[in-house]
Amino acid sequence: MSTQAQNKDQGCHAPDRPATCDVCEVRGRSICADLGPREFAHVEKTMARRHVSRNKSLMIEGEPNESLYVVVAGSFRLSKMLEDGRRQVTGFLFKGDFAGVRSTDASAYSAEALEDSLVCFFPHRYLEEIAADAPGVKDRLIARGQTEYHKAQDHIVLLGKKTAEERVISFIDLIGRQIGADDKDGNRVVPLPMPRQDIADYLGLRLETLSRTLTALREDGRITDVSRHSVTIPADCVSA
Amino acid sequence: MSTQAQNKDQGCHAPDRPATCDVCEVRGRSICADLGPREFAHVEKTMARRHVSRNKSLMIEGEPNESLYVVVAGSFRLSKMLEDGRRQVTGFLFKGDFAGVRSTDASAYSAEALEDSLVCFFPHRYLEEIAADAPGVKDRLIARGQTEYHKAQDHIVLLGKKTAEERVISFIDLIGRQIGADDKDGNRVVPLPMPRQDIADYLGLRLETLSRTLTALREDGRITDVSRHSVTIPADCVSA
DNA sequence: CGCGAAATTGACTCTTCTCAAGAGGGGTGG
DNA sequence: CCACCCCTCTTGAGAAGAGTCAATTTCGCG
Repeated sequence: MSTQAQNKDQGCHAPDRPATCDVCEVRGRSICADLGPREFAHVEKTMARRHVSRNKSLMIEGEPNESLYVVVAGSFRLSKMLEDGRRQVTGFLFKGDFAGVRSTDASAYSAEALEDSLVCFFPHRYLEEIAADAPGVKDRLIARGQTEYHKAQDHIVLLGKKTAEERVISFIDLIGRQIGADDKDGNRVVPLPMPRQDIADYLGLRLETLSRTLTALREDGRITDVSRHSVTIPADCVSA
Repeated sequence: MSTQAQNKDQGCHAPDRPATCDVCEVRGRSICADLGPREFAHVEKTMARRHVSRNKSLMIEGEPNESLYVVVAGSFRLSKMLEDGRRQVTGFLFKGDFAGVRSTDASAYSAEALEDSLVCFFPHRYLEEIAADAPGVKDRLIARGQTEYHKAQDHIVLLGKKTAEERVISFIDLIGRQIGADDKDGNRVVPLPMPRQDIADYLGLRLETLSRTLTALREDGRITDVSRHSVTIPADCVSA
């Protein structure tokens, strides 16, 4: 059995009743930010949380999806498959990111956890009720949808026009902006929660090419401390 | 002066007062489909039409955009530039398609007319009023945004994983589904309103490679009647 | 009919892919 | 606690697909 073909429910713990929104790390970055006290009470009633273990699926390409998911902790890989098994990684989700903006009969992509993760989920049938009370919610979904679309267009430019080296640099920069942290000397430490194969499949490169390019960038001094789970961009190479 | 750096207003005729919505070809495919008679009257008051001549810009990457545009007639090329002048075509718009879903300070891409074209435009400040009366409008914007996002993901798969030949076949098929017409023998005639360079820039190929690939496909009999402005997919090669 | 832009074709180069072998690292069990 | 094993990543050598530069042909338009 292929590791791709895992049941959606394996590794997905039973939904938790939270009562934890008060301390939610992504509250304010999520649709919740638009809610007044009354609407928020509604959300707390209809929302639930779910743990997703590493390598388990939150959504599967082609299968129905009824919920909007918000990543509370951890990270996910979004991917699409060609009939012959070639896989394209179309994006990564980190804290505060959404998936499943609209209810669909066939999800356009799969979402798999890169590490043990935690999501909030809002069934769309309830989301509609929430949106009726809080019109800002739909605006936020539109805005987020546009942001995702623009990210996808940047990805298209990367794949269509950039060289291997440019792709790798762009990728490190992109991830660095999302989950990187600057150390005391101004170097940017960029965690890479995904394996090399995922990065290669995101960049449209073979993993050997990715590996060679990382080595070349390290030898040029444009990145340092290249390890399995992170790289560092030296202070003098960090872009604004 | 580069042909890219055209003023947005050159070639954009003064807005017309329409009173033509009754006979609008794309009514029913557009946001208008959600409107009741009262809301529709509102739309007719706040909406206007604009002609855009071939090669003139409807939107320019990096410049503010205040309107939602709906293509009524003609077609557009969406593109993004890299700093060094490399251009990636991110999509094409045909009758009924949208651009500028959200008001932005800096448009993420440029939109240029492939032929003399006609658009409706809805300033976002009025759109907000319309949406207040017709809640379906925002749902439609969300849905359309998702559709665009999914199209972008298909484009990402094309650029990241497909060979030159697969890209060209996918492109012809894609355009064929949107604006192709089947002749009496079941052959699909696919118009190509854009020049080869635009197709190449969409597919992430050099135009010489595109040209060679088209020739090879013609010699294989997988396409016929390859001309400047159209190709034909023989009935036995038309996919469902 | 002829001009000029667009498209095709040709010869050669180079980046990236492919296939293969080797090194590194993390986790488990003895 | 150390050793071993497996999985991931890196490195190497050769092949192939697409890119580059240049010449030629075709087509649309005046």
